Amino acid sequence: MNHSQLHHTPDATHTPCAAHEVHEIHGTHCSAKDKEQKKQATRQQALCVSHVPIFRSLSYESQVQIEHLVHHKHVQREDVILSPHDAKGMLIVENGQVRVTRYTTDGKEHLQTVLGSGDHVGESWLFGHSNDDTFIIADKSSDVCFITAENFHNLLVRMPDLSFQLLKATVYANNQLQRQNSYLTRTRVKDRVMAYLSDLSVGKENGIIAVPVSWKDIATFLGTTAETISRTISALASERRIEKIDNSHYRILKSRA
Amino acid sequence: MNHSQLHHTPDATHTPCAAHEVHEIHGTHCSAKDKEQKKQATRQQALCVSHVPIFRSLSYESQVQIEHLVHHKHVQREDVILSPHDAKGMLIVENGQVRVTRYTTDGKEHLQTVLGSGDHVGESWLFGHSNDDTFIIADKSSDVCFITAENFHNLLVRMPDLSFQLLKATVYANNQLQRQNSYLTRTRVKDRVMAYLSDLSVGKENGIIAVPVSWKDIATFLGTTAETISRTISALASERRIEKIDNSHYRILKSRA
DNA sequence: CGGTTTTTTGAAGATTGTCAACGGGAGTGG
DNA sequence: CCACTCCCGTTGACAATCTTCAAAAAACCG
Repeated sequence: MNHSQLHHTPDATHTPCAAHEVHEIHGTHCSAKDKEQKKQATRQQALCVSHVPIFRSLSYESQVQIEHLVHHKHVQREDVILSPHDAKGMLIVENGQVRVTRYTTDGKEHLQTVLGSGDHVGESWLFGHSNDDTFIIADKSSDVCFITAENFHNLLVRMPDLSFQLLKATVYANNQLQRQNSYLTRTRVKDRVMAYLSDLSVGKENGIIAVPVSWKDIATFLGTTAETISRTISALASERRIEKIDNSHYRILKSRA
Repeated sequence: MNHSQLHHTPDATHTPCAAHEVHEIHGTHCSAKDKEQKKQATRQQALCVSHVPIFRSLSYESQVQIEHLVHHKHVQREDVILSPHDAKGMLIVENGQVRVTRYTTDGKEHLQTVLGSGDHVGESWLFGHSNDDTFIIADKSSDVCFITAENFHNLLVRMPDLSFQLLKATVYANNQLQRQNSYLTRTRVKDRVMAYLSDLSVGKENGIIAVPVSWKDIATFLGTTAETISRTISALASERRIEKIDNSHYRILKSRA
């Protein structure tokens, strides 16, 4: 089953949009401003693949070659982009935002990750793994492109540097998953939430974080419920471990728990 | 923070030891018999790297080249092979078994994964990620080898096929993590355990599984405690969802929960 | 066999999920 | 601008689940 979530390569040397945000639910994605710049660039070059970190370092010829294999698609909010057992391949978010979810047998939606511009998902489908339970759904109006497993696999074999770039991205995704695991293996929800918030705050000098998605989504991400998240946040606030700024911003007061 | 767990490439075309076991805590590793064969092979060729799936498809010359960069080490049970902030690089298990663990701030050991022959860990360290909390400890008397990040990185750049092989392995590892996440995000421990056991049983025609490690380790893997695992297993047995064969073998009666 | 570790079991208390109700904010349409 | 709806977050109460601590039983290892 399943697939992989991908994000910006964390240590790419010259990605225009900063990518050192630490593992959020989000694949770290670019600021609105960056997106604007990219959008304009697209219009000029007409190369969607140039947005994508793993392709950016390839030669222009290679990029043109890849562009020919790509299927573009514009999707609206809540459109189902991919269902289990659909055609296999890799999905790339040109711009916008999509959610990768899994439905449990009791019908609940479990958020796996949210992808932003330049993020991609489906590496594992390139290697023959099947998708039994993963849906990809547009979070907002977005442009996405799709490369079939077969085509992409051929690319990988023919373009060594692409393997390296994709490896880098996959290793990064791996880190994110590892990190999520480190939250989830804590038995206390309070510990999970605190660890999650602490990680969100690394690199922000004032310790202020913007909560990226709804409580409900964070809840499924952390293996609990929205109500428990709500209560836990209150508890953390009254323990002076975090401080509420407004509805979506918090300051993290003690990183180490 | 972290590293990556690696396993056999799942769909390698000609790995001598079958590798389609689905994600256990273990990296899928070879049977004792296979290990024996490998051991002998080593003695003859003196090439440790030939054991390792990601190196096996490379030319003999490449393998010799790699072998020169490798540091070998024999370790006893409970030896600490690597601590946080040690030299970075990739660790490969030639034969034996090692455990990758993380220590929480309250001093508890959290098992991340168990690696068997041919498995490797540390891809993320090759890309500059630091290791703040991961220990690698010998589970039994083992032979391991180590390649420094710098050396390995050079290899990757010089040997395109190696990137592809490592990508394959990393994507597979990614799947394992994804899978572990899918267990952990269930709120009920019973669901986590059942999903875990079900996955262990896929591919076994009789549904009989061998529990790979102690309850305690499975407990930390699934974000709970040994006592709860014990009780949960009993409950599942009395619900006729699993059946105890002996102390380390169970038959899974209903895969779908 | 003796010593050590792991598993099982019990009981108590804490944590968490569930169900239900309420309030506020965003968006819609009049 | 207001009424309305819908969704999300909050809060309360209760039941279920889980952790913890302790102790006994079983399995493991040399």
